[in-house]
Amino acid sequence: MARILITSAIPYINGIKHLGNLVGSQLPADLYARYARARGNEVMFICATDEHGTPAELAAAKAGKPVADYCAEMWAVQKELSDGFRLSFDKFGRSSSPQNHRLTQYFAGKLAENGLIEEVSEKQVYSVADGRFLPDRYIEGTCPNCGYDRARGDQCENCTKQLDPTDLIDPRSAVSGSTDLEVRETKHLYLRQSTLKDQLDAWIDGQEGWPILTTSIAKKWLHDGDGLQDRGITRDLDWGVPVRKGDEPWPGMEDKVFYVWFDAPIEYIAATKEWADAEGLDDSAWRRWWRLDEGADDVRYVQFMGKDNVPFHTLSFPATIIGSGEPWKLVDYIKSFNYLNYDGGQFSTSQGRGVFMDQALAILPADYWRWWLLSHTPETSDAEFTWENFQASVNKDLADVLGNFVSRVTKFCRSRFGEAVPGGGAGGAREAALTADLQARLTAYEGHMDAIEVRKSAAELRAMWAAGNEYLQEAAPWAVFKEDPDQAAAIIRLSLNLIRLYAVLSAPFIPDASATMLTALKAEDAEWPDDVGAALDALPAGHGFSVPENLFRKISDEEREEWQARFAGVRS
RNA sequence: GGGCCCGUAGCUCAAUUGGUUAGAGCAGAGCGCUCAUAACGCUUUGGUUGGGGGUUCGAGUCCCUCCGGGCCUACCA
Repeated sequence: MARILITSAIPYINGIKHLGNLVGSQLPADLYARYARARGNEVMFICATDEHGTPAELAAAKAGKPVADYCAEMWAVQKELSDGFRLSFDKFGRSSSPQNHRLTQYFAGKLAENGLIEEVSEKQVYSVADGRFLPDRYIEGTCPNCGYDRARGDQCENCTKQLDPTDLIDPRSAVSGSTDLEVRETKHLYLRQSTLKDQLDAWIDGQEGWPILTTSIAKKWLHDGDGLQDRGITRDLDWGVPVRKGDEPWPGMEDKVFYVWFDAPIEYIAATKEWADAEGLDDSAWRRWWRLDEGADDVRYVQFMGKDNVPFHTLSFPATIIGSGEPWKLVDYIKSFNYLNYDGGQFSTSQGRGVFMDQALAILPADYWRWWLLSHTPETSDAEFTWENFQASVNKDLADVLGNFVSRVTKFCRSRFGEAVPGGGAGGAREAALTADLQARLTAYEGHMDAIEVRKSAAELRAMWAAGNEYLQEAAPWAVFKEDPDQAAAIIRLSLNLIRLYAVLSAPFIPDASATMLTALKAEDAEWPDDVGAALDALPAGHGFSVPENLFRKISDEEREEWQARFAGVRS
């Protein structure tokens, strides 16, 4: 039994996330959290919404609502969807929480005490009509290079040339279209990451077994050009964590907030405090997960994220932690993911291309999506969602291999022996071989899950399901029954126990179907098995059960074609 | 422009980090079974590992080069 702290990258508050976002961190994190709990570990699984920044302010304005109201509504929507996908967060927090405000200000104060904060005066584009400073990519104009008239201030999408906003010809605000722009002087706080470069480098070198994707991104930032650069941690916005030095005001920074990348990862910690506060627990309850001097020395901390988030988790957030000079818990293992593409292109939030979380749940239950997404997780390279592949996987793996196994066993038993585990007979060589095979597969499954090898875990689980069908075909209880009902009873008794075992082992992937199986079997014991032989003896002769409805229905060709057409274009 | 990643069977992916004859699932073909959601099982077809060159006793794996795809490049978050 160990203590495992798990965080998923926190999704941005703005809008409903698509399946690519889901499989890029939250879903595999949930798989691991469920597995870790099932193995008897003490788990703290944290996620939250990332609520600050310019896009949230603009989306709220567009919706005609105060930002705080808009974020509260969107948080509720995202929370409902995460529940719908059975994401088992211990806390789904909010980066705008008072807890995060205080903690972010606290860290900033510590960094300042340690001489790691510098005030830098810089020039930024200000839009008079919008009454706000504009990030580079919110300025549009004509590209001086290729003449494209919708080039953004950071880069021209047409010729891919990197730009400075002042390079643009006829620049205008992407928010309002106003050309009333001016360059204004503004003062910001910078985190002096460059002074922590060697410490960060040594820390990353000390990590064992991190994916290439993770370390190569970190190394690039550390060593490219002049090495790790200092970064601004404040912004001229209204919505965010007000800049304060711990509990003290920060002179000259009165109207500024911290920049999202600084406060968002701190929310991992703050959300754990949100959890403790909501549970009515005192501070030691969350600090024992995060403070090495207050009980977190035996915690293993695993982070899940998409590859775009790696620099913040390998460098920026560790810089905050290390720079504080206090014994806060650093991450032990980072699991990063590539992207999921949609039917030959990218998922697109702006174009509504692909399947979004709400739409997915409207057409099929969570387990169908969980199974496909997890068994196709983009671990080694980008993966691709196609409706043909989705239909084939769901129909074959879930309906035919697992669902049909449950169906054939329970219905055969009901018709020959009634709705109770039959007694009589005994296992022989075939049953011993099956048990040994499953024991070996269980060990492999656990190995892959421990290593967070998601696709390999799924393949091994499927192989265990398939082993049940192979066994049944060989044992042929329908034929044996005619000559030797006791022997057929022994085969079916084992098969019913196999269903219970599958329910337990499959729960991290398909929690709802697992629950249905356990309920049908009236099984009270859902403990993770140490010994397969013992686990296949859990339901004794005479134990009642009921035949469940089919666990999974099949996706028809007509449905597939309809969905393919419906989700190809603009979200309605 | 610079950096990194990827390219393996019709499709989705493996290959113990340089080690026998490159393996699974799906799809296809054949056979079997009849308990079950026309489900299940067995057998089987299918590869110049993107092209070319090199290092090595040995290369999918390392090096060079070309082709194709993707990501990042610090003010989106």
